[in-house]
Amino acid sequence: MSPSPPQLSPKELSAYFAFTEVSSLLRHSVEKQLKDAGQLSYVQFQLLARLGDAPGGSQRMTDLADGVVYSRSGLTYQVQLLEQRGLVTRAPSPEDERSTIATITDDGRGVLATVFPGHIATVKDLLFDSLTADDIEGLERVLTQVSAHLRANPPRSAGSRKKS
Amino acid sequence: MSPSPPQLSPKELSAYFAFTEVSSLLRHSVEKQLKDAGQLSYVQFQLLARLGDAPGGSQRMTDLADGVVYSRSGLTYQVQLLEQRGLVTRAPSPEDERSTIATITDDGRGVLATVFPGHIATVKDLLFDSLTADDIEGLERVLTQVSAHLRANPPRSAGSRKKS
DNA sequence: TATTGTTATACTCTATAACTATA
DNA sequence: TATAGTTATAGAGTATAACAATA
Repeated sequence: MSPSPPQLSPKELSAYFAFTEVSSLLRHSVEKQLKDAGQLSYVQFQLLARLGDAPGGSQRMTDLADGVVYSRSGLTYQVQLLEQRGLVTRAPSPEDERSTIATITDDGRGVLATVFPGHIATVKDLLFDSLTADDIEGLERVLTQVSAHLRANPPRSAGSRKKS
Repeated sequence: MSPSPPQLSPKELSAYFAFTEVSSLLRHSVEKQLKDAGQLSYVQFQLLARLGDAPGGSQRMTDLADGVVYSRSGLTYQVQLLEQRGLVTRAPSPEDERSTIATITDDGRGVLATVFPGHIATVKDLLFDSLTADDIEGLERVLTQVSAHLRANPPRSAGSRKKS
């Protein structure tokens, strides 16, 4: 289980600390903005945004769950909340009756439109304001690569069904 | 309240998406590791790590709360859990009787030592494994700058106590 | 009066396991 | 049998407001 403890270089350590700090503060501010502007939790916003981008404003529950890295019960819960507010509808898939298709409503798009400008402004202010165009390009390149790396190496023991 | 909605360039948008994705997946994996290896929540780990680094292994509650971006009640809750497990002690400050000083115990350092290698390994695997030394250096520089920017511009309405 | 910290409380979120139904 | 989703439940975490004690 613990062969030989790897180390982080000073740069890596510093980068990691900075990353966690930026992540935490940015998340905090974004959540506050979403709640203030549209009564949305971060997850709900992500779900609406994904549905808004999807063709027809629809996606299968499972696909939604994959995108947001959620347990399916958690997704059901959040989508229920959105449905109660009339921002989303649910219906069984015509192709596969086991599947549920979630679809964003006009009201849902309305909330999204209400929330979006402030969301963008927050991100721009907090994340990009102090950076040059080159910095941003580099950040984009590196983070995209890490993201791909993470998607390629999903957490080994995280989603395991049975095991022990 | 909505003067002129700013926009994100394609690069910025892509960087932001990648950032949130990396942040979410990394956090997920780290939390799982900390829980598996030492029964620690992420916040508890942060608290122990800060105390472990602090001179004498001690810090005031308020200073701890500042570092972790927490409500003070939330901090009290987490420190209570750590104290119940004997990983931390609390005592009133000699200088200012209003203050409480939290101090990490030997057991606390033990848990920290148990958890640390796996924590480092997780971060290295997930965050740095796919990057070159130059990438890491650039990432460190940019994120450190953003972090400083965020610290300089604290969320306006977030932590305000008394207000008007 | 202002600051430090705790408590009481209420709420949100999340995951696990059991369950239904379709394939 | 395997997959998609829901439900029931239980627990962890968080914030707000009221409170006590000290400065």
